[in-house]
Amino acid sequence: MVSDTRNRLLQEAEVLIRTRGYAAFSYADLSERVRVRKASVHYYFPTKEDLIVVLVQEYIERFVTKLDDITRQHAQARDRLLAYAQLFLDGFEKGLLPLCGALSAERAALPEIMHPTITHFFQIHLDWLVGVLEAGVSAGTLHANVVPARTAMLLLSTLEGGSFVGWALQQKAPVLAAFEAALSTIEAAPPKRVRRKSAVPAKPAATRRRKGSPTRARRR
Amino acid sequence: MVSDTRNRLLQEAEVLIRTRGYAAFSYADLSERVRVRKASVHYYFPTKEDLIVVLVQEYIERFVTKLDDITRQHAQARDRLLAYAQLFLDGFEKGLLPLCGALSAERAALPEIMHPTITHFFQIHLDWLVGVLEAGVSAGTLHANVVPARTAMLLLSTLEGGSFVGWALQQKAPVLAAFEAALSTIEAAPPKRVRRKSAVPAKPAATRRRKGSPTRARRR
DNA sequence: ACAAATCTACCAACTGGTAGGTAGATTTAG
DNA sequence: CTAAATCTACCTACCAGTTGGTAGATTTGT
Repeated sequence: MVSDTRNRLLQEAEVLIRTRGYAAFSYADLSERVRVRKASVHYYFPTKEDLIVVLVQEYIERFVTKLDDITRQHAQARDRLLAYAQLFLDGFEKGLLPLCGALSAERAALPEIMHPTITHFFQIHLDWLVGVLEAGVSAGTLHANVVPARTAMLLLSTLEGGSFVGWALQQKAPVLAAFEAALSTIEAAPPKRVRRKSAVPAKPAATRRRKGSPTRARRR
Repeated sequence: MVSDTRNRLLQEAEVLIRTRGYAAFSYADLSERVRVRKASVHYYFPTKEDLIVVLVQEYIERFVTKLDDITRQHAQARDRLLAYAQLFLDGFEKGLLPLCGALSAERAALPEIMHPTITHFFQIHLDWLVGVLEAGVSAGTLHANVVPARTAMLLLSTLEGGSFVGWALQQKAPVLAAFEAALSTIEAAPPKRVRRKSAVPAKPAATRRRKGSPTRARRR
């Protein structure tokens, strides 16, 4: 078994990038956190550019694997999308911004070779979402009038944006709130919706026809 | 007639922050762009912290004015929201990320006194949106079942997120695409074609409604 | 023994920041 | 009115600390 220094460096660097940003962390920070000397960081990643290139490269590989897992483990579009959203929430609850968003924010301060990588990263998100949405429409679990390309953009944007808004407000509500609102607009009428515990409705709020009207999706 | 150096410094600093980020620009960069010596930058803004505090402070003031203008110039919720979205698009077309989003991304690398300011900045967005949405619901131009707080979050998130996605992909489509998709789900059905999509939120269903009776009655 | 991993000890360039000077406009005092 | 004093808006020349990065010695594991 060899040293795990390289992995710990990548791990800590990822945390730093996803909290402070690429420009705002130094090899000195990194060496301090991993408790090796600065020169040892250069041993694994000769330049800072090397570091971020490898970091993002490996991150994307892991991310693609996660997307594959989701596709394999969930059959319904809704479940896949919720699992996808959970990826963002997982990061958020660890106090981390989405890597792709963090990189996008700093785009102009990043080494230029990163630019196509960032584009590619977002495209992976969008392509996967489009695939899920198309499958959902075909299967009839999503509204027939959902336009996959546009909806993929909406879902990705709400999660990215929600992460930044939640990060600024220091509360996690925005991350999923926006996404769920978006999701609810694209679902075909469900046979029955899982209800969450509502806030003790003293009066029967039943006078309001709940969830009824959207059921009549037209023309399926 | 006095020197406009101070304003030019603020202006260039804003561009730098909204493209590269706070950590990634230096007084040397700024002095070069404005073509004064570094010491002159310190003359107006003794420390970098002073600079960003003043910059964001003044930005927020201008931003609030813009929101007021929109409220005054547009009566319909839809028009107000489109004008609001246009603010993001205007920045985007100048190659600038939303300031609030850029600051959020770097939150941990910013002087701590900025943290409440950033929160406040986002709250201004949300409060204004909630006001517009409530008015729209009361006036009947928005779906009666729109939950202003949640929808405000959705709209803000899509614009922030759309800006970052568009920035990464270097195309403006995402900025408005996501927002328009969100907007279309909250508009009241036009008199003729009833094409109601579900906008029913999953969570809070209970505490709605009697807020509507006073406001909603006043339909003029 | 030897290669991988880590170290000490540097470096030039850059960072935010300071000290002190100066030309010219503006205010004040005789 | 005018001369002294003050102020504004810059400047040159520094500074200590940090940045990413390098050379080369030493330790470690097999």
